[in-house]
Amino acid sequence: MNISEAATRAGLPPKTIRYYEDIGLITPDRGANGYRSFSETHIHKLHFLARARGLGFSVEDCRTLLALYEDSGRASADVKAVAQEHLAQIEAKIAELTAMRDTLTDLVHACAGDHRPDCPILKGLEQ
Amino acid sequence: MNISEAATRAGLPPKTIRYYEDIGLITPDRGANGYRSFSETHIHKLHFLARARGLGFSVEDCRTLLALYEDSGRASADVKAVAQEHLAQIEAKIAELTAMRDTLTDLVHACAGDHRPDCPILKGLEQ
DNA sequence: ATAGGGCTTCCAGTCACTGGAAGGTCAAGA
DNA sequence: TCTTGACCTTCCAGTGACTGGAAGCCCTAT
Repeated sequence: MNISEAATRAGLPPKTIRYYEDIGLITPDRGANGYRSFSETHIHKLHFLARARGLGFSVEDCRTLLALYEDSGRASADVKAVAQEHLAQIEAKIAELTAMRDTLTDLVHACAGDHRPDCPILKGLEQ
Repeated sequence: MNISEAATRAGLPPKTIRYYEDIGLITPDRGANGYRSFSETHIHKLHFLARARGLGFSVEDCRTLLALYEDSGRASADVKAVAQEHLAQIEAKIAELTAMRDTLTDLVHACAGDHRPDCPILKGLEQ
């Protein structure tokens, strides 16, 4: 299967698949014409990558997870450790964004939003 | 005042201040020796930028906000529009991260995290 | 005179793609 | 057979907002 079909099946843009090959995440076969050729196994891996990236794992985390995925002798503790670390980062990010949202919401509510120059948002940014 | 003191006062790294000058966000004076020289007005602007960046505004938003900040004839509606647009993006990001967190939390809770290879996290990524 | 710290510029790297150019390949229709 | 258009290839550059580091000038204190 050529790259565009693989892309459709995996839910990733062709460019991204080429990029993943570049950085060694996946190694499709090659036809006589130089075209990449994807097997069902490749599709599974790409789909796995798409899901992991969709959950916010870094590409390096994906590399680790993919290696664990392929290692039938893995310990689930290793997978869990990666996921928990990532979860902690997501929660930190949510907390950061929530604080921003709360501050911004207050400022936006305080601002008349009319033609006059007086603006609590700018005052809030000035502090 | 030299850049390192300005950096301390504004709460930004010197490198970041140089970068802001590079992209035209701020234009400090220059001493005879070529050193940047910051006035209180510059410090105010830098502080404003630090706050705005801290609330997650993009550098381009900061450029707009700074222009409004300096324009005594501004309409507060213009400021509010920028803030509301940004707020909407933050809320979208929070929603996205929350969905990731919920999925990841479920997977992590389902995983024994022991020496055995069986792993619901990997299964969840495989789908 | 020298040592150190601070300042300057410029270049490269980060992360994960994404756009675009230049050119080779393939299948279908005239 | 030729052409057209869609597909494929590689390579280079750009994104955002810095950040690290190198090479070299400047200032102050000893």
